[in-house]
Amino acid sequence: MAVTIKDVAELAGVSTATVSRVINNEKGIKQVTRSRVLEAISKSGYRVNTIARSLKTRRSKTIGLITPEIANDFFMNIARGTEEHLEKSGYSLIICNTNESVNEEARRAELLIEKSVDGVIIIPSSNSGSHFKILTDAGIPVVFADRLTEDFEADSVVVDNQKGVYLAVSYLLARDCNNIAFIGGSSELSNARERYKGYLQALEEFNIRKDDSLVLIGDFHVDSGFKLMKKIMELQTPPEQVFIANDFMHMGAIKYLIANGYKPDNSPRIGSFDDLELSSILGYASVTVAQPVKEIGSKAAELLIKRIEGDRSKPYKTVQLQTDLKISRMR
Amino acid sequence: MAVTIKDVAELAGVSTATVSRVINNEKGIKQVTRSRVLEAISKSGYRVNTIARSLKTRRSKTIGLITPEIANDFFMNIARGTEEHLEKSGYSLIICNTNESVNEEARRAELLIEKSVDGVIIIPSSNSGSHFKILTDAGIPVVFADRLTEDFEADSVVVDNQKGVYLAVSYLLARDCNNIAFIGGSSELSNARERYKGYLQALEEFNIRKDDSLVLIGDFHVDSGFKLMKKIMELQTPPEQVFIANDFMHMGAIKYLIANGYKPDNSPRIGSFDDLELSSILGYASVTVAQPVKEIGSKAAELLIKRIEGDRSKPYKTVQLQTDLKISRMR
DNA sequence: TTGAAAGCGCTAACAA
DNA sequence: TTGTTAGCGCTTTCAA
Repeated sequence: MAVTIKDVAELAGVSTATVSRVINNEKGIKQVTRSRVLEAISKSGYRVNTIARSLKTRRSKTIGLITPEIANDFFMNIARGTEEHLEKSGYSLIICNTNESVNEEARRAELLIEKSVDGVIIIPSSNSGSHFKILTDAGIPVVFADRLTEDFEADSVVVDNQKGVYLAVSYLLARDCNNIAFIGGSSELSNARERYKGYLQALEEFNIRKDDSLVLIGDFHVDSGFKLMKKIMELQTPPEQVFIANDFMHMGAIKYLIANGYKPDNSPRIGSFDDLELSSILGYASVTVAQPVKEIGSKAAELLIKRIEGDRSKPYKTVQLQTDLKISRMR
Repeated sequence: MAVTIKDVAELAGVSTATVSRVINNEKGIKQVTRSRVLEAISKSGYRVNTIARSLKTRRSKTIGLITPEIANDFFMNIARGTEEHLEKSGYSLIICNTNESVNEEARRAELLIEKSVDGVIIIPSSNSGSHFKILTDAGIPVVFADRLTEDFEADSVVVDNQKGVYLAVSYLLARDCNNIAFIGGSSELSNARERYKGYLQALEEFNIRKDDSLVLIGDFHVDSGFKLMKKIMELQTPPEQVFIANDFMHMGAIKYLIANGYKPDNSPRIGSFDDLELSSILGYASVTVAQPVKEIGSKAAELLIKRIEGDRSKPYKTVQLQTDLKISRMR
C-alpha cells in the first residue's frame, strides 16, 4: 500500500489539509510547518495520487489526441509539438489512433470522455465532425488540427493551404512553364480542397484554362502517388511540371519515376506540399511548400489549454499558420 | 454536473450497487432488473467515470509508453502495434517523449507513477535503466521494447539483432565480396552492440580479418550516416559493400551518395538493417534485414498485460523476434 | 495559520 | 438476487 497524505500528516504531526496545502504550494502556511511537511514527504517517499486528486478537482490534467494514424511522420510531428507544449504545462497526452475511420473517431471520443480528459485535439479523418459533439456536450473543449470538418465548429489550427499552393504554382507559371499537372487529395479533406483551390487560383491568374486530364485525385497515400504519376507519364505529352499535394503521394510519384527509369532530366519537375527528405537531393524537385508541422501541434495545445483554463464562451478561434516556399531549382 | 451511478439507480429504482453490477456485466442479476437499469442508463445518458472507478479498484486501465522520440517512424510503428493491442484489451496509452535523455526518462517514470498507470513499456535511450526501478518499486510492471539496459532487468521484446546481421553479412561474404564496411551505432545501445556482433561473427566465420578502417560508429541519425558514408568514399579503395545498422543512417548514406553523384553502379552496394522505402528502388541496396516492427510493440503490450493481470512473480521473460533477410540484388 | 469533516463516483464486502 | 455501507486519497469549505 502506497504512502498517502494521511501518513505524511501523521508523520509531520499536522492535518491532511495542511499537507494538501503544502503539496499544492498554497500560501498562508507557517514556514516551520511547511518544512516539517516537506521533510515528512521526502522521508516517507510520498507521491501524489493524481487519480484521487482528479476525482476531487474534476480535472485530470490529461488531454487526448485523436489522429487518423499513429505511425505517420506528419501526424506525429504534430503530436510532438503538442506533447512538448503540454508537458510544460503539466498535462499528459493520451494518443488514440482511428485508422481513418469515423466510427473509431466516435468510439475514441466516447472513451476519452470516460477517461475524463480535460480537452481533446483532433486531426479529423474526414469532412464530418458531428460525432465529436459528444465531447463539447460533456463540457470538454476541442481543437482541430491540420484539418477542419464541415459540420462541426471548434477552435482550430491549420496552415494556409490555398495560399501555399497558389504561391508555388504561380511561381512556376511565372517562369518557363504553363503546363502543370496537379495530383491532389480527396475533397473529403479540407486541406486537400484548399490546396486544389490554390492551384486553380494560380491558373486563373495566369489565364490558363484548366486541363482536366492534368488534374488527378488520390488519397494522400504512397500507392496513389505511384499510380497517378504513372497515369501522367502515360499521357501523350506529359506536362513539364507536376504539383503534388502531399508528401506520401510525392514519395509514391518519385518511386514510380525511379522504378521506370525516368531521370530528373527526362521527367517532369515536381512541385510539392510538405518537405520530403530525399526529394530535392534526387533532383526531381522544383519547388516545395513547407509547413510548420510541429507548430501546428504546439499551437493547438496552446489554444486548448487556454480554453481549459480560461474562458470557454469566447467565439471559436482559427489560427492559420503560414507556409514557406522553397525553391529547389528549375529545369 | 454529469449523471452518476446514483442518478441511474434512482431512475431505475434500484441501488447503486446493482447499477454497478450491471455496468460491470456481472452475473446473478435478474433479467428484468438488468434491462431496467440498462434502460435508465441509456435514458439518462450515463457514462462511467473511470477516475472514480480507478480510485476504488486501483487500476487505471492506462499504460505508459516511454520513447526516446515521438516523431520517429520506427518507434511509432512500435507504438502502433502497442496501441492496437492495448485498445483491444481496453487500455489507453499515454505517450512520453524523452528526447533521448536519461533525466527525462526518470522524470516521466515519476509522472507515470503519479498517474497510476498499470504498466509501462519502455524503449530505453541508453544502457542505463536503474532509474526505472522506481516503477517496479511502486508495483508497476515494466516491459522493455527494442532495446535492453545493462543495469535493470525486466520483461522484454527484442529482435535477434546479431543473427539478423550475421545472416545478411555472411550472405554477402558467401557471394562475390570480402570487403564489407560496417556503419554501426553507439555501444550505449544494446541493439547496436548486437548488430556489430553479428558483423564480427560473419567475418570470423569467413576468416576475414576485421579492418578497423572499415568499421565506423555513428549515432543512428541521418546526419551521421551522411558523414560516415563520406568517410568511406574517401578511403583509398572504398569497399564493395557497406552494411548500415539502421534506417536513418542508411538514409543519410544514400543522401551522401546521391548528392555526390555516386550512381548505384559506381558506388558500394548497401546492406542495411530496417527496411527503407526508397532504398531498394534507388538501386543501391544489396540486402536488407527487415524486422517485425509493429510486432515488437504488440508483443510488448501482450507481455505487459500478462504481468498486470496475471502472475507478477514469474521470472522475467525475453521474447526474441526473428528478422527477415531480403535480397535486393547483387552487383 | 491550521484542523475537522464532507464528499467526489465508484466498487466490494457483508448482510438480507 | 439485491441493498447498505464503508472507503479509495484527495481537496475544500467552514470553523476555530
